[in-house]
Order: sequence, then structure tokens, then C-alpha cells
Amino acid sequence: MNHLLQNLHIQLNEKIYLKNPSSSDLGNRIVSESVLMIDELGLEQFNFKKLATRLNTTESSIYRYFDNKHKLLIYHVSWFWTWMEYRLVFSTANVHDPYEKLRLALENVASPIEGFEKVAGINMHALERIIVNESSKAFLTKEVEQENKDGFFRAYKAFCHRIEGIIKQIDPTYPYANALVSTTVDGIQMQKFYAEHLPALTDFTHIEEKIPQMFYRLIIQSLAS
Amino acid sequence: MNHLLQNLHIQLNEKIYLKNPSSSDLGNRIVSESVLMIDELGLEQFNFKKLATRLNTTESSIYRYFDNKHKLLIYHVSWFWTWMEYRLVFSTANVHDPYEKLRLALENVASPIEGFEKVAGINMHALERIIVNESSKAFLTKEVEQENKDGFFRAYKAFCHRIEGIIKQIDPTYPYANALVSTTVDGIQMQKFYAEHLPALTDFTHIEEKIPQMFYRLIIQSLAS
DNA sequence: GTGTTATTGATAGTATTACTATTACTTTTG
DNA sequence: CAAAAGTAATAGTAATACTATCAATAACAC
Repeated sequence: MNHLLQNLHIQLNEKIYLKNPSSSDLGNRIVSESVLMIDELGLEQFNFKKLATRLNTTESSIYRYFDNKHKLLIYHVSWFWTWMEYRLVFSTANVHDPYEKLRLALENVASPIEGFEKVAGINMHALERIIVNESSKAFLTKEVEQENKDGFFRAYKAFCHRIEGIIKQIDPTYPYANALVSTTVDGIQMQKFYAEHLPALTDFTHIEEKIPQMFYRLIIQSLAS
Repeated sequence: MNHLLQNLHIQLNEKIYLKNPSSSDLGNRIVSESVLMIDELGLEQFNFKKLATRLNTTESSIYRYFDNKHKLLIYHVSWFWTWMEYRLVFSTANVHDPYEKLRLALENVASPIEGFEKVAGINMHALERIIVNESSKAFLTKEVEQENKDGFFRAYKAFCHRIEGIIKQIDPTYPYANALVSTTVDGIQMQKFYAEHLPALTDFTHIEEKIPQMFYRLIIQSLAS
């Protein structure tokens, strides 16, 4: 399976980048190395100059691929949720019980790496931390609506939509399925962050299996059984 | 009541500011005007130079009060949750049924303004939008842990702790009360944001009364009744 | 094997941001 | 009236976030 993932190619919305980073060696290195650097430095301290130095290239070469670091973040976030959707579809392909499907889905959200340390050259542990720590900054901007129209958040919405489908299977009458899903997916990320950095706001000490369990119960107890 | 609120004074952790902004005229104007500007421009586009121009003062004068805009954001966020805690305590002082207390608390989180357009010179509508759009940026940084030690997030944690108390009254055995509260309070903010900007991720069209209702049911159905 | 194209590198430069430092003026307070 | 506190004015620096131009090189087409 591993060498398969080496070659896995995820195609994203073309408006996110100026030049497809997966089309060249430098492009691929920009993507994989920036994941490591954003994880290490945090989005605020990360910039294209530092990335250029680390890649032994120049700022202007990086600017040929991405307008700015915000777009690069959107690229990473889109890539992640596209990958998560693939993963969800494959891991639940032969599961027919919607409860079990939901359980698996939440487990995947809480522990997205399990068995996939490196995918297409990307360090998935670092990317997971970027999703937890930085991804909300991708849409908490004044430009959300325009960027939404440009399809920048399609991948996340598609992932949530999959889980919404599972919930509708369990209870087609539940009126807040979209809200329940986004609350759950966002909530799981937040609990991971709190467990790591602000323990007073959670009951979990580590990214343990109990996080998806809590949300699973929260959901099924809200649905008509 | 209104002239009382004019003089309301909320005392915050002294490490947040260099010089207490409530101790001088310029300080108060920095706080109230920056709320408007951060709301208008977004945190990214807001800076001390623009604020100085609008206040007919200089950058260096503002730097005497706050180290940087990040600290100013933390000031606003702390101020907001301190105010929300007061409001919660007062509005539930004579309510003894914990279910009703919880219902009121969630309503307050979803609609924090109701009857309080301006408090101590601060435009509460603008501040509410800042909480929704910008507040998570206050702690999603590499410095969270140090800033948490410095007590920068005390106000939010105290507010959540109040709600946790109510939940413990309803069901003292529920093991994830902290996580449930932070998920709910964060979740309500997010649903407000989605309702406004990313409707595909929610079922609410406006900041309506149904948001707290959904979360109220989510919570009580998870607790042993 | 030459010409064309794609890719990257090298260099330079600009506007803005995020500060720091110094000095002087003005208002308040003791 | 003197001292202190608060504010304004001015200047300057290092870093950030870009943009522009041109040269070098490798790949590929004919």
C-alpha cells in the first residue's frame, strides 16, 4: 500500500495556486517542506523567505506557485480534507450499518493518521497539527465569502456533507444535520487542541479514543433511534 | 440601568496591557475605537498606525498601552467573557432550576447583546462580531501555553466553568462536562459565523433563537435525566 | 542539433508593518 | 509652584510581503 500512496495525486481547485505545485520538483518540495515549517514555526512566524532559504531557492520562485502564505494554507487544508474524504469513502465502503459508519467517520476525524505517516511526500502528523492549530484561520477572514465563491472551502464542505449523509440515514427527520456535523468535526479538532494546550477546557488528557466516543454518543442521543 | 453601564468598570489581568487603558481618556478611546476598527477591517488589516490616525494620535502613544495588536485582541476577548460572566450570574441569580439556568446561559451565548447595545463606551455588536470572527486567533498561536500561564485566558475559562457548574447540577456523573461546555460555547460562535458566511455548513439562516435550542437539546439528551 | 519553451536562479527594489527611541509640550496633582 | 503623568512629534530600524527584470539551464519538439 505504501508505494501506492507515494504516487497518490490529489487534484485541487486550480484557483488556489498560480502554478500547480504537483507539476514540478520545486512545487512538490514547497508543499511538503512548508507543512513541516508551518507546523514548527506556526503560521504567523512562517514566511516565504524562510521557506526559500530552507529549500535553497528564492522567494520569487515560491511566489510563482502561490500568491501568498494564506493561499498555501488553503492548499494544505483543502488537500487534507480531500484526503480525509477519500479515506472515509474507502474505509466505509463495505460497511452498511450507518451507526458503524458514523463511528468510523468520527474515529477518522479524531485520529486521521493511523497507518498513514507519509502520503505523497507529506508528513501527515505535521499536517494534522496544522489542521488543528491553523485551519480555522483559513476562513476566519474578511474575504471568506469571495473565497467561498471561488470554491476554496469545497473540500471541507464535501467531507462534512458525507457525514451528513450518514446522519440522514440514521434519522432523516433531524433538522440540524449540517450544524451537528460541523460542530462535531470542528469540536473534535478543538478538543485535541485543548487537550494539548488548555486542559481546563476539556476532560481529555491526550488525543485518545474517548474524544470520538463522546461525540458519537452526543450525536446518536440527539437523533431519533 | 443604562447610565449604570456607562460607568461599569471591568478589571482585567494586568499582564495583558502595559498601562491600564481605563485609567485615561486616550486609553478608553483606544479600546472603544479599536473594537470598531477590528470589526470593520478584520484583525489582519487592522494595525496601530490606522488606529492612531483615526484617534488623531500617534502610534507610539498607543504602544504605551499595548505591546501589540495581539495583546489588544486578548484584552477585548477577556473583557467580553468577563462581561458575559457577570451577565450570566446576574440573569440567573434568582433561577434555581438548573435546566432553566442552562437554557438562559445558552441564550446569552447565542445573543449576547439583547438590551446592551453599548457598555462602558463599547459597541457590543461590533465586539460580538470580533468574538465570532477573531477570538480563536487569540489562542491558536505558538505562545498559548506561556500566555495561559500568564492568565490571559482566565476570563473564558471562568465563563465555561460557570456553565460546567450548571451541568454538574443536572448530572454530577457526566464525565465530559468541560469538553461539552467548550464544544457548545465554541460551537455556537461557529454556527453564527457559518450562518453568516458559509451557509452550507449550518442549518441556520440567521443568528436566530434556534441555535441555542439545538445545543440545549444536544446537552440535556446527553445527560442522565 | 537547433530553436523553443518551461523552470529556476539571481538580483534589485518598493511599500508597509511592527516596532523603539528621544525630546518636548501640556495638563493634572500635591 | 514644582513634580509627575500623559501625550505629541519626529525619526529611525528591521522585517515582511511582495513585484520586476533578466540570465541560465534543462527538456523537448522538429
